[in-house]
Amino acid sequence: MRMSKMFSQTLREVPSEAEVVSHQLLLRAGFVRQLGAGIFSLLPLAKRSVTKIEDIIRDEMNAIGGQEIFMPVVHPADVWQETGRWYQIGSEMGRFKDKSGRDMVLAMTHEEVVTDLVRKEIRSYRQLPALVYHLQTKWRDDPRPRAGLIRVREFTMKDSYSLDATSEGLDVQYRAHYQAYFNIYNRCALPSVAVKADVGMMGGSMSHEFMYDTPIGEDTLVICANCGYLANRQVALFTKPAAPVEELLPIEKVATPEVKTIEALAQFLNVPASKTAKAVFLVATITEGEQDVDKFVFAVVRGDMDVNETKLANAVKAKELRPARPEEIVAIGAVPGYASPIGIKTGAALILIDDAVQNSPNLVAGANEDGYHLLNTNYGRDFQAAVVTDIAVAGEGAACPVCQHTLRTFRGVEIGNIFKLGTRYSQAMGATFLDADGKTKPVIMGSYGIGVGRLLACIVEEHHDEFGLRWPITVAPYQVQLVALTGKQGANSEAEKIANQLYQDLQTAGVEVLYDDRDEAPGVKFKDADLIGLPLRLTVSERSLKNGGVELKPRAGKEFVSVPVAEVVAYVKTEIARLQSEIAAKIVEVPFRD
RNA sequence: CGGGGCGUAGCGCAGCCCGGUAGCGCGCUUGCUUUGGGAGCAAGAUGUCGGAGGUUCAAAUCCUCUCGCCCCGACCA
Repeated sequence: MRMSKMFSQTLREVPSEAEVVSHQLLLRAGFVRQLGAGIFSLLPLAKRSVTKIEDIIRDEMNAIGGQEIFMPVVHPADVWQETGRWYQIGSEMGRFKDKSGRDMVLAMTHEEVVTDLVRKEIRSYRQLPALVYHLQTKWRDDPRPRAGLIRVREFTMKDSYSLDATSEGLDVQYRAHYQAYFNIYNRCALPSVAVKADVGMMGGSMSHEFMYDTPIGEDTLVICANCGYLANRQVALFTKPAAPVEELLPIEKVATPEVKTIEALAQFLNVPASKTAKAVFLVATITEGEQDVDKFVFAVVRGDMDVNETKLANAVKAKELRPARPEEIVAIGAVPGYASPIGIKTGAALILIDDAVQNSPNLVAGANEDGYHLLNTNYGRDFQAAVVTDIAVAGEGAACPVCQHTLRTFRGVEIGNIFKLGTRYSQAMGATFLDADGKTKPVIMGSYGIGVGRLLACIVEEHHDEFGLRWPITVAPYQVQLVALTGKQGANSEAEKIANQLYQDLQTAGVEVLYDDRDEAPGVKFKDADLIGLPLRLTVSERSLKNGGVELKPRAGKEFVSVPVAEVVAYVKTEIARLQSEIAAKIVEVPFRD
């Protein structure tokens, strides 16, 4: 590609809407342009990188038996109604009516459509296992798009769907994806970890998320440096500190004026926060039969812990969870700031107790009376609960559930996820097969996703410096930037003639070249080359020719070598092969961690 | 949806408080000079001041409404 003809321009200044580095650099280097919140166009350079990423994904999917298909972006609402997600999913789903008034859906994901295909194509266990995948646009009307390509509303996703007759078969395909995903990230030179995750609304029995470790990430992960325990904080377990063994003391009411927080309470009574009970009020939307009902949830954790809303939502099978409004809290007989399950109107609230509260004797709790707390409250004796389970969040410093070592937290961006769906969709939509035993059974499914644009953004987050992008060779839009410095003679200069010839010769040899043939000052060309960040830079100038040929400099390094003109093609090919093999060396077998 | 910020030339911004007919830097066009890390000189082009209504002799500036974008939170199948 000749830069003089390239559609995109580099920008000297950072557009003000960009805050994270990947967004800034992709805009400045002319890779992407924004159309609306969370809606982007890819310009030629980005399109080339994305194609390379997609080809790596295809390669790895094909290697585990995937067959590429292509499913539509626009779906009749019927299939979404069949699985119930038409009703379950709120404003994130794009809906419209076609010309005859039929409800239509913009694809958020393709479980419904693939399951419709499965029920049409799969008849017998002899057709299983199978794996299909596609790369297709998704529309998710996210309430808060942010950080450039990290979190968008419209994006391309690789989603694959495994089809099996047995859960053992599903396990095989699940593990195959686990390894394939690591291969994909490694081939993109992106470090990643897999963590156990919440299965959420996708349903199913097992899920892993693949995370890229970065402070701009939106997920918090919990890790044990000692044994390697790793999980999304949404589902992370931890060992609750042991409670002292004490005799149950009689309950006692004390005045605690203006003491409305755990911190203030612990200080006022001079007890550790672990000797108190914290009340949290939420309203859960729970599906009962055909109907959705709002239930008041009264959650109690020990004062030294916080409520984990994902665990809580799972414990009550909530579809949605929101903080309760003050009037709702008062309505059940609780007093904000002085609340406890003791004396709550019977049946007004679903009371959930963290197991640490169950095991901790003589806790200080609210008296449900303005200005008073109760000493020595005890679960079982003084209050009951509908559910006692783990609803506490594993924070920085908690004990590892496996080895008791101290846990640390870090932030990550989710760059892929894999789900064991089971039969949720096949059952709902009647995707069945006839098994060897003559019985009709639902197909056992898995679904596996990677967001391509987000992957691109994470690669940039990982590979850049103060001057610009630094593409790994496997995903660089071009392999080589050829810079011609032609001096005052311009097109008649020796340098330009040689650069033109090299441009031809390199392309003939299969090297991908971006040729900066513009009439610009050397400084501009060098700055742009650094900004665009191709792995190798060739410079041809009067000076370089005087010094014996053409300068070859890797973007990642500071030094260049002088290569005789006649040897440039061979030399460049060797360098490319070396860079490629460096990345190939990153591909390793990863043990499956359940 | 709650809180905060911002919409003025392609990009970055000033002007707004205190109303008087729009400016700076970069980029862009033309010419000459220059040519190894975002060149110099000269001449030029480019704005429904996000939109609508209102107040006023007069609105980028004041008032009302509205749309959009960014950040924090809620949310994230």
